[in-house]
Amino acid sequence: MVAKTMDQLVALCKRRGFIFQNADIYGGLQGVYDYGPLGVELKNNLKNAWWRSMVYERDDIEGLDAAILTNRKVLQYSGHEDTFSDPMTDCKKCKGRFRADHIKDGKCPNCGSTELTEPRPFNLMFKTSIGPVDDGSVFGYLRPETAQAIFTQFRNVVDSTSRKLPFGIAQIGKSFRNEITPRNFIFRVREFEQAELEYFVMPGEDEKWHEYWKEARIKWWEEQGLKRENMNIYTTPKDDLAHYAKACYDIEYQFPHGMEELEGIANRTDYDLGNHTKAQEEMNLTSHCHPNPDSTQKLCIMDDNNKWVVPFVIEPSMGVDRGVLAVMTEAYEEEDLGEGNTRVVLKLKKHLAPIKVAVIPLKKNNEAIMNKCHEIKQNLLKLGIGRVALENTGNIGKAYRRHDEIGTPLCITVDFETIENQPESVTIRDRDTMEQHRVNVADLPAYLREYFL
RNA sequence: GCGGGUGUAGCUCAAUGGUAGAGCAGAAGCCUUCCAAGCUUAUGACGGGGGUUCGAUUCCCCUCACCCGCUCCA
Repeated sequence: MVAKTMDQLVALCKRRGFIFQNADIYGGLQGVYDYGPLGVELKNNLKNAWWRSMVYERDDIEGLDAAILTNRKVLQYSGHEDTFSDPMTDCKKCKGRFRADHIKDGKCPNCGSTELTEPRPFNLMFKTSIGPVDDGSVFGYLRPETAQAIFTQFRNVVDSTSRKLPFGIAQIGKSFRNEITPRNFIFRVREFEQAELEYFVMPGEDEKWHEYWKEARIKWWEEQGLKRENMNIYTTPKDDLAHYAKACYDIEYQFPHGMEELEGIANRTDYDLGNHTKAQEEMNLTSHCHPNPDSTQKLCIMDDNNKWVVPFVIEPSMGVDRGVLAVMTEAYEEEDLGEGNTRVVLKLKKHLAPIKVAVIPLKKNNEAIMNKCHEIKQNLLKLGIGRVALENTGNIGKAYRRHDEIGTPLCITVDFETIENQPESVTIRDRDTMEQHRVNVADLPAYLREYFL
């Protein structure tokens, strides 16, 4: 097997319609990509798998779909305005902070020390003016993480669902960061999608749950096809933690460009709920909250002893685009079939495959075969197993190769036997083994239901 | 943001200071065709802008995008 590279994946994504560069015809837009016909299916499948495991298969998690446009105050009190501004360098000696482009010769402008931190990227948030007059007086942000609305809607969710600790709120959606260096295809981009769970727990039980979610999330990624040996759990050192976190695990994956973060699982403590809470002094908050005269709510919940507590929160936060890249990386294989003949096959888990079944005519200019293909396709669609495609690009071998490349698990071929013999039968070919066997058309629904559901 | 590199059809690769060639893919059609590379036909490109020049894909400048390093953390 040939080593897989980012270039191979990028080429496949473009060739087959998974992912395109945004505004391609105008030269592109840095760090922005669009999902094509197959990409949107794959991404939806991955998101659905996440949603299903979080919201449907558990009894302790609710869903949410909040707005992208964000009230400035939310991001003031969350701490993002303070920590997401211009690229800054800190002087370790005099504790001064300066814009990185104002530092000359690597010396602190204040005390001359050379003990400076690396420049940190700030101003990561996209500002946007709200309302008809663009004079800069009224503005909001595109959210830099989906999490904040989960915190600000905390009371509304609790009140409408009668929740007790521990419980979680899950959300999938777009976030925006003005990254200084978008790089590595869809790995680091300016517009990206997150799937975030905020899991609220009793203070003191946070570390136990942090471990729990680390293990749960590793298991989930394995179910998406990632091999454990290609993952690494990175424990963020204390001084590298984000401003809101007490501890953080990263689930890293062996991407083509290196071992990098796929998902972060942070212990955000009571920092966020605390910061958005009014009358914080009454809440006995232990994290470093700022005074908040603007909030109208105490973001807390009653414990078993009828005492108000501000929950701690464990946050598994997954990059959806990174997930797409990871499962594609894992699935991509080039098989040597001998005599210079290679086969590119995307061995995606079947629940992730963009197209579940391809119905292929052995000979496309035979009307009886084509009619039967259409009929079978329409019948299979009713099963609700996902997208069923009618493939009519003539040559049967090419059709198989095409669907190998895009990860279609099963190909159903209608041949002369199908239309000439009774009972009607077709061949079913398996993507990974390339083996095929005959199945009666009447048995197809049961066969596929068994296979996919 | 800094340093280095790249940019010719969808992909891979040619050629040229004077009308940009091919293979593959894609489209239409032929063939009772089960694992790419059989036949026919049509289609398709010099990333964008400016300059030098009679004339620029080629030389110069700017810009955009991508790749590699510093960077990052979904």
